[in-house]
Amino acid sequence: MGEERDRGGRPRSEPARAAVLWAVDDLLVKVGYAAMTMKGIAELAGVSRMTLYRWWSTKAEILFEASALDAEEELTVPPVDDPLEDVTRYLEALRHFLTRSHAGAAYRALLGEAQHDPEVAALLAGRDILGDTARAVVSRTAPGADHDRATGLLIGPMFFWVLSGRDPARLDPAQLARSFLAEVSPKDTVDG
Amino acid sequence: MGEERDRGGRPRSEPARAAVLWAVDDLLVKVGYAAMTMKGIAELAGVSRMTLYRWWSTKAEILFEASALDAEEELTVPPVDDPLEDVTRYLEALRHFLTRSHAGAAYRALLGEAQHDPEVAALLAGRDILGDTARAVVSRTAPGADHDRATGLLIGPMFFWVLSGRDPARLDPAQLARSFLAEVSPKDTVDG
Amino acid sequence: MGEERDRGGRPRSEPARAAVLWAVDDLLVKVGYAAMTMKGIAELAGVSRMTLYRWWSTKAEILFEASALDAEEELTVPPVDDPLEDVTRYLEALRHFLTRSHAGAAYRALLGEAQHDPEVAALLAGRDILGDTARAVVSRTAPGADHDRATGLLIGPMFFWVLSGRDPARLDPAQLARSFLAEVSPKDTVDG
Amino acid sequence: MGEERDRGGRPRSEPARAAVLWAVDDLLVKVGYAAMTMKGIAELAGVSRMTLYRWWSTKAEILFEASALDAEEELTVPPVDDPLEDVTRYLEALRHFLTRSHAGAAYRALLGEAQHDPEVAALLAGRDILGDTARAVVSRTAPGADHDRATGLLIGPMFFWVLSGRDPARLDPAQLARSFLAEVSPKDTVDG
DNA sequence: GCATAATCGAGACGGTACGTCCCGTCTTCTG
DNA sequence: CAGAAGACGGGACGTACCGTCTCGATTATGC
Repeated sequence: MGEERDRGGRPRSEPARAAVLWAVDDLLVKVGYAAMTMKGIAELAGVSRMTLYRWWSTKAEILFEASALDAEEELTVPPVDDPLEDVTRYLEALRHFLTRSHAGAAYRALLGEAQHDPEVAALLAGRDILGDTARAVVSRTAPGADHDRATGLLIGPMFFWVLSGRDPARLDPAQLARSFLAEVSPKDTVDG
Repeated sequence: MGEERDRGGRPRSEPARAAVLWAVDDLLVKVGYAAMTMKGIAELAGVSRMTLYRWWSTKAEILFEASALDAEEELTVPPVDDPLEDVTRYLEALRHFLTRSHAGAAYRALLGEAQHDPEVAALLAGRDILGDTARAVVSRTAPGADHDRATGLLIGPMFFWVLSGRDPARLDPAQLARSFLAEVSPKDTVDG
Repeated sequence: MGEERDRGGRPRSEPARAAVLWAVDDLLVKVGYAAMTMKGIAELAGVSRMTLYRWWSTKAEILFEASALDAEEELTVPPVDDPLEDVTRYLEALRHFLTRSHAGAAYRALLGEAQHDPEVAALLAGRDILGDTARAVVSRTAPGADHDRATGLLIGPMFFWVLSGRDPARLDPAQLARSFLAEVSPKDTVDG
Repeated sequence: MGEERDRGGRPRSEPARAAVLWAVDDLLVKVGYAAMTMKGIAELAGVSRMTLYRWWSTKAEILFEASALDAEEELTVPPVDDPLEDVTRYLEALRHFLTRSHAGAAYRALLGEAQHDPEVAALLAGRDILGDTARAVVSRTAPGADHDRATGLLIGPMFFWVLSGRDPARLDPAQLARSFLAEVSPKDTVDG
């Protein structure tokens, strides 16, 4: 099995792990990513710095572990018969994720860091949360479309709008959903 | 006039200013944004740290001043009669900007920082380089379209693709241009 | 003839010089010698730093110029017929100078600095205020005594007591005066 | 016991402490007190600046810790039957201390600083090296005399002579010792 | 039950950037 | 040409966090 062989010794403290993940989420909201330090996380979690470094290399890793599950859950929408409804709900979930959720704030911080830190970029590349959840929607609503192109069209406008600091209220998920479906429907592909 | 009244004293050193802007660009390429420090910039520019802090607050400000002009120039494409050609050229310029140019690397770094630093976000909001250059293209190729929506559709897919760390080679500017034009052309609005 | 030949041009500003000397004295009392800076002196005097450096090298020089005259005056006691009275008055003046006067505070600061700064030591050596004023008293009250030895016996105890931070109230000038006179009187020299 | 309770954590590094004390002594001799900086001490000792600040507040504190023991030792003279010899030897030790020894240079620097820095003054007041060593001599050679007055007479002349920058060669310890003994002997107290 | 072994907390360590302050010099304009 | 204003390169300040390193204490397993 993939399990680590237990070679004796004191086992890892689960309370400590949980306290760290909670602390990192709390600090992200309260002081922001930049002001969040390994020292601060350790103190808030009531854990020694040594323990942090034993299990994680950087605050990015901790934050990723703390938010990835939540992110995946928040971006997974249950299938709906009506494609327009399906896509709209995904885009609404995406907007909420990027603008209101803790997990989304973590994702934005990490993606921001990834722009100038290759290690963080590799970390994010290892689990493509946006791509995976979008893929599910695309499979249901545009099964024949090119996945890369469809993913870009689905996520791109919303992603750009929010990440570039524009007002999310001026974006209409339903309208974006219609544009997306129009584009990925077979009849629209002029050069088919 | 808007000019600052010169109230005596030694005037600002233009060589020093130029050296700093050059150094910041050089360091971004050589060591990356994260490893770029005020100390490092000062030393490379042959300038005292005090001089840096006198004119700029953060490395983000310096980098923005050093790259904004270049960015604007790189993203400004001359008008072409054929709309498809016009849009395609803009998207090619955008791809080059985001993936290959110094100014684009600076922009990505700043936009990344803006995700968790409100001051950097405000700095970028003050001069909307992507929005402004896109607006010019939209005005020429889709004069009647809603500007916000059109901008999102034009820039979004490419922006998402690159910023999320995906392979830019798998993106076809010409195809994206066609999708954009199809969407913003009046006849395609299903709910007209 | 010792005068500087006036070679034309704007003459030195006497108001500026006075303002500097006043400022240095004021700062010594208000913030202490260590916290007194050339910058602070210039600002308080309403004078440019350039002007300070044009006429003085260090704050020690300014302080010396500002306090030497006062010091000499404070330590000069008028002759009195009774030697005991004469010496007592000098020691009282010395105690007041070292513990209560502005000029004395300046002297203590400069003498302190002289312990680890040869330039300040040279500055003080150039005008031996304590030695000169003591010499006058010694000449009147112990004309035949060895001047070096007499000066040490006259000033030493008080000087040590105050400079080493001891309580000046526990020192009796009259008693010290008696000890001094007993020592420097011919009959007491055992090894005559 | 007076011992600090060891509440866990890595213990203080004795090599680091020793290196700092050595460095501070070395720098005092080589560059002087004024040019001695916390940065310079740290670098010469091969120690981080943080470690300096963790255990000492100022260079004065370090210097005091580095020299107090030596000072006490240098100023402690073994009892001798002949009082004149006893006092003379103390004054010779004092002259050597103030003019030739490392510990004495440190003492002069600190006493100088104490003239304009209350914290250094308090530091010196906490351990009265000159007073304590003089007290021992006074107890042996003038048991009945007033200690304050005797201390001033014993140390004062030499102290003044050296601290005011006069030539120490012009001072004769044996003669000073005779003066001291004559003054503190009961028969000389006129006002008994 | 008792050694072995890995964990945990605490906290000192060398290192480095931070942003500020003052230094002494310079370069401009004004009187 | 003195003087003010103020920018300049230099460098120390004291602080903060980095990631590493001892410590003593704790808590499991395996002989």
